[in-house]
Amino acid sequence: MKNIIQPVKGTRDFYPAEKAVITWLWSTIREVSESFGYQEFDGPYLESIDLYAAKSGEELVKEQSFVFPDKNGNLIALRPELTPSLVRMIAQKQQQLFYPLRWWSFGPFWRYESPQKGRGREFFQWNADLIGVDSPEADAELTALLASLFQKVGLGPDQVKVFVNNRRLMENELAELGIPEDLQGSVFRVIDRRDKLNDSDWKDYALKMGLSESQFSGVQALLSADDLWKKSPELPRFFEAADALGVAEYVAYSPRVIRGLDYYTGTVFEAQAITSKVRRSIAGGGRYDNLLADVGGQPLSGVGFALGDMVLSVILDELDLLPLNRDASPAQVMVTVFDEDSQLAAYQLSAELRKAGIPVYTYPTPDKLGKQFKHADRIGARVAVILGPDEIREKKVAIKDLSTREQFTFPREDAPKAILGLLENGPSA
RNA sequence: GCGAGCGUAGCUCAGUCGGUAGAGCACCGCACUGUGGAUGCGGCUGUCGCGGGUUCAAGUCCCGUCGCUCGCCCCA
Repeated sequence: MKNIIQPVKGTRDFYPAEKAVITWLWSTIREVSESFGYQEFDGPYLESIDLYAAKSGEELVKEQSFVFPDKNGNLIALRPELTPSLVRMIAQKQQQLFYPLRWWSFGPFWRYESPQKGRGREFFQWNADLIGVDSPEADAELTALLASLFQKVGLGPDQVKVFVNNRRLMENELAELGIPEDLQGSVFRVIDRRDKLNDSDWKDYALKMGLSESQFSGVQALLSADDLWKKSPELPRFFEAADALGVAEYVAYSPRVIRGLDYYTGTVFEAQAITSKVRRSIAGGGRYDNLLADVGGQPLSGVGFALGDMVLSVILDELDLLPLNRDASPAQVMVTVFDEDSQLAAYQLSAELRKAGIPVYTYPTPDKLGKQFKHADRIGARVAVILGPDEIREKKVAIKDLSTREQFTFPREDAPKAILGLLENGPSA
């Protein structure tokens, strides 16, 4: 036990119960994405470090990426985010693709950070992007897509919210306060920290970043201006569209949302749990106008978001919204093995049932029936099939409903139909 | 990178003032040789994270180290 090599820090082992959760999440995401007409795509997990040097935040590349040299000495990164790969893929075929693109992806990402609740070094992300439409309505569609996942997994608008803001709006407001353009980035960081520091620490931080007293109180006022969105040419249209898309309950304006990544240029949004103890954001996204041009493509506007699996899982777990029976066998039918002589007959019957389209778990050894039934309970089977000497002699099989403990005998050829009947009627898993 | 807490049976944990290691659950067996979730009885399980030190004696105290967890930072 002590000699087992430790797993790599920040990685997770997906035992069947955990794998079932990620598979469920993936397929739910697929359903929601496809319901909006988005196509699945993926990029490579390995990328040249140069791809990220171009535009991702400094910190993300320098501090938080897994980087190693290949045999030629080129620096390769395990992808810490998807957007640069997406942009590269589009730029490579920019003339061949037809727009708008509605693409989604789900896959692993790596960041070298210290693991804690809701954060690891290897995690999954859902990415969705709408490329080639520059409108508040397109922004609203992305938040609607995000909200639809929340709806689908059982998270209501009283539990999660998508907070929305607009960078251009904020830039204008800061300019009106007399804050020079080269200070805006710093002020965005000040805003980003509002909820993390207490009042006086926050003020100290703001002044240290170069704000004057009057500019500081101006920023302070901005952050409680809950109807600031009305001054934006885009946000009123955004909220009307969100309303039309049926997700008005899920979206809310927040002047405090600003997003860390440098490449956002317009509307930005961030999904947060309202009730959870975990204050980390579930998903974040926004509009980027310059990414394609930055990598040498024609200018093309896009909007997208990323959602991490770890924070979402924590929240779903807290609210008891993860799928049940995560550890059950995918087969709901278990064929017992009565004794050594009839073992192969049990195998044969199993094969017949599978041919009829029924997933079957065959008990591996001729143990006492009691033990086999107990095992059937443990693997989550709902039906047990018994083929003993009596049944074999009469060309019958006994079929037992494990939840009601009722048992019936059927002619062998009727067994598949009888089992399917039981599975249909019984309580759903 | 910084700070705090925790490492004892497969799991969750107890272990007093330093005195030779415990409980519940799980598992196995029996009661019960063609029938499971209950009950009773019996059984199995330990590098007390690792290394050093103090001591007649260390799970317990000290030092170091590794690991995990939770925060800070940053972000999904």
